Amino acid sequence: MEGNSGGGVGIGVGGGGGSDVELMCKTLQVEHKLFYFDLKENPRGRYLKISEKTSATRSTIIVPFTGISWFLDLFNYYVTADEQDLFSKELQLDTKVFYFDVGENRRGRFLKVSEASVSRNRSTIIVPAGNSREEGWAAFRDILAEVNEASRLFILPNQQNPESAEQLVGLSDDVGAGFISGHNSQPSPSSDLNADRSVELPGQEEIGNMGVSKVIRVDQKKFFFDLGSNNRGHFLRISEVAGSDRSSIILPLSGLRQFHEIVGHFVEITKDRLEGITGASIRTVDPPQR
DNA sequence: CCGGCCG
Repeated sequence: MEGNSGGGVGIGVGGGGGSDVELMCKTLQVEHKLFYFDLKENPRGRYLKISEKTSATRSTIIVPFTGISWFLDLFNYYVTADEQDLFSKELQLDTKVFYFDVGENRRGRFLKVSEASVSRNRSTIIVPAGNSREEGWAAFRDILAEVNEASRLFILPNQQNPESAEQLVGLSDDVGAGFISGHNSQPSPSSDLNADRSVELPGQEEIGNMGVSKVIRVDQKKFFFDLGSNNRGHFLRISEVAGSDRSSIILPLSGLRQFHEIVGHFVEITKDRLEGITGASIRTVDPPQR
């Protein structure tokens, strides 16, 4: 597979797929498998193509743009959950269903991710948990996090079309939303957890400044998220502003992943209190008897 | 190097 002539962060050159633009590509090796992550864009929108390649087989799943953050959350769940809590999950996106199932054989533990869609055969990738401490799943999650982060930075002023603008809004909403609990469909009447949540998109100045500032409003408070750096390194500053009071925490980027995991944990354990969002849902599948 | 996936 050396044929990447010209070292292309390419503009979808030629390939029979049509005019899809490749925004980002990553590879990950887990044991003897090679996974390709390709963030692509065509006039219909963006998607993430994940391919599993072994010496003998190759299979691919296509994740719609709005599903990337859900994939990240789900992989984070499988990485961080206790072993006895590794339930199967189903991720329902607009037209597709992704099934996540944990299996184990003499080679070790693995996560099977199947994509089922009308009009196409089911395709599956299998991600080994890894030799020690689920490093395979964690590495997979880390790539998803990179793709997820990068995907929003790729939205530049000169690329804004109606579709991508909608997607960015949806992405921002996803940041504040939680899993939908499959068995609890009753909406909570007082949704104070996300009342009045709003996300302001970065303006031109912030985009020029790497497009990495965000503001959310929750009840009477505003929270500012800004990337910064000093001679000690890079950090994320989260400022809380209520009235005239402001306080900040400075989080070194080396701790951002842990921060994300912990927030995800609390999202998970409070999910029954979060309003549902439309278009995507995750539900836990009852495990087989054992 | 494995090896899962049951179409």
